[in-house]
Amino acid sequence: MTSLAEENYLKAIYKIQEKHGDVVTTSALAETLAINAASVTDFIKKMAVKKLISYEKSKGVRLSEQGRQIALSIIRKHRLWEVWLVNNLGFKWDEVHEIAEQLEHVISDELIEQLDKHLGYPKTDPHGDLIPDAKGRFIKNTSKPLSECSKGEKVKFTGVAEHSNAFLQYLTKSNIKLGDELLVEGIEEFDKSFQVKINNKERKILSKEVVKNLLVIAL
Amino acid sequence: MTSLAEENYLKAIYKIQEKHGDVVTTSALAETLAINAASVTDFIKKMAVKKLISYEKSKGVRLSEQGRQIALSIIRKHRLWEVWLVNNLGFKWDEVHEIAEQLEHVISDELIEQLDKHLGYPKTDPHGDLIPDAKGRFIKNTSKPLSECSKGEKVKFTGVAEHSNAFLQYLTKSNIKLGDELLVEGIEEFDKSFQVKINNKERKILSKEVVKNLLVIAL
DNA sequence: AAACATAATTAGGTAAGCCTAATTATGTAT
DNA sequence: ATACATAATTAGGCTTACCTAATTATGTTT
Ligand SMILES: [Mn+2]
Ligand SMILES: [Mn+2]
Ligand SMILES: [Mn+2]
Ligand SMILES: [Mn+2]
Repeated sequence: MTSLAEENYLKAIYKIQEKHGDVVTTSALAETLAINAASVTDFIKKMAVKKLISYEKSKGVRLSEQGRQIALSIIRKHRLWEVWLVNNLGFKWDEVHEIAEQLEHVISDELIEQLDKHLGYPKTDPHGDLIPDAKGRFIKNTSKPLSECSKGEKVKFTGVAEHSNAFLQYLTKSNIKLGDELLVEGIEEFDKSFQVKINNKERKILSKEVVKNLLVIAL
Repeated sequence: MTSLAEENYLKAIYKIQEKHGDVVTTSALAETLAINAASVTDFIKKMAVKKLISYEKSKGVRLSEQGRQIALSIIRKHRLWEVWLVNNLGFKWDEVHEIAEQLEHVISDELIEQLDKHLGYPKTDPHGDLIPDAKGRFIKNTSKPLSECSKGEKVKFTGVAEHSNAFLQYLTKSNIKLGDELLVEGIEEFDKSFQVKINNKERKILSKEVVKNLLVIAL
């Protein structure tokens, strides 16, 4: 069995690995988990013994295949619960993460498969993140940050690269939603801000901090 | 905050108190929680300090008002989740308890109120148990065991007094469901078994062990 | 009242997960 | 090559929630 703490470590390692490449340092883990580095060192040594990760002293850790599968199953559960909370219980996309952090640890394969079915086998969660299948496989993802688009490009907003409530609430307030069509009308040389037309209607100026975190696919 | 262990102790104390009256003994608690009596003594002393229960050494414990409210909130969550699992996810009534044991500890008032609303404010769970409201109040319950009915009485099956999978599966196999109408056609003096007519159709002989655990209301 | 059985408590210990403070390793700047 | 800064580890401790074995309390027989 995998404990709550182990599940959280595995998920954190997976996410850091995804973002900053291969090897995950003790300090990076300590940072994301808000746990003292000394405690992390302790814990990862035990996880290495259980073959959930490989650990090279003073270098860092990486997930074993088994560890990766567990991490993906937690992420799958987290994202399915988020879909349920938004689609069925009426929560907003900035209200579901904390609850899903708890629900993701409920253990029952039957439950999660029934939930998946109940939701209609969604491919993405309320933030546009891909939901791995029961085997830990993702569908292909061709999205890129809006910041990498050029003038004249027309794209669809499909996800966020930043999940803070501040950012999610900014988007809600600005009336920008997943699925919206964005046309890059201009890019300001000076501050790298984007002028976009949303759904062929409103025009908006988006700062470089914003466009960096809007994930889009070409239309 | 209340820990997972505390929540489980409170729920167990509540249930024993409900069944066997006022004071709950260390051994009764140890039995239901499957925890060593010495550990229970230890733990209840700490709970008494936190005013979750009152504790008289070598006598036993009873819930404080605060403890009772927490116990009821856990029971409320447990039963609402069971309703959801059966009504929305397609589980059978003998498949939901273990999953609800986990879900009942998820912390979010918002979540449980939204769930309640989503389910249409159910008054009973899949086993006919009453669901307390957010303030810990129950609707009145006038049910009694079928064993206390007399010949000729016509009643409705509304709940079970025994929650084991064995019993639930026996009822399913016998095609006896919550809401069924039962007419007591005869009572066998020798073994206290009941002959009943179900929904004005099939006739069945039910042993005294069975009728004792079928809760019914007069029609 | 003494003996016995059973229930409850106390004493002492363990594992999981965390902490702080001290030490050591690693990489960069001088 | 040495010094310095930062990262990582080690050492020693703490709390929670459990355990076993030993002791004491309680209630029932004889
Ligand atoms: Mn989330
Ligand atoms: Mn998400
Ligand atoms: Mn149950
Ligand atoms: Mn139930």
